[in-house]
Amino acid sequence: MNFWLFKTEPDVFSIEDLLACTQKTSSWEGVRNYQARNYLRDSVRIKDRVLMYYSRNEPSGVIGEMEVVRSGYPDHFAFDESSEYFDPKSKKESPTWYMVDVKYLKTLDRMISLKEIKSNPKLKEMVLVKNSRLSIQPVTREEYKEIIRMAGAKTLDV
DNA sequence: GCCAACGTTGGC
DNA sequence: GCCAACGTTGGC
Repeated sequence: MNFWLFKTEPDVFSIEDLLACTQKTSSWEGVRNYQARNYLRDSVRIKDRVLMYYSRNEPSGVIGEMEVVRSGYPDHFAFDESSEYFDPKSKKESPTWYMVDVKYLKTLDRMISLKEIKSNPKLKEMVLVKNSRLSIQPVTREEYKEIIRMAGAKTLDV
């Protein structure tokens, strides 16, 4: 099992939006960065655990947990001219962009802010701290558990 | 809303 | 293949 952090702007897609989806499951479309695409296409697998992170939020931080329920497949929004994620460079026969499906697991008892993450020495190697731009990023098991612990969870199931 | 940091594009 | 110009992300 691998661990990840996915960024979203809550104005665009929030954890409440995910909860409102059928089976609390949604595609995670619109990633338009090659490094993030490579993770989605090649490395994100079913059963992987994902921290949902709110960017451009007050405060920014980790809001909840998700589980991957479908591994990488072509992001068909890139083919749809009416979509904000349309990309004429991506062709159906050789898709440029990929997405996965995620399912809601839980909302943290309290949000773990970026400020707290930055001030925790155990988290100083996180990609989030080192490269703030990447929207799909790997997290170690230890980092994942530390953030869940900071939110006050008494037991950890990972 | 500003703007630094980063990523992409395209002329040469 | 370099790199200037441009576009985007995201913290603040």
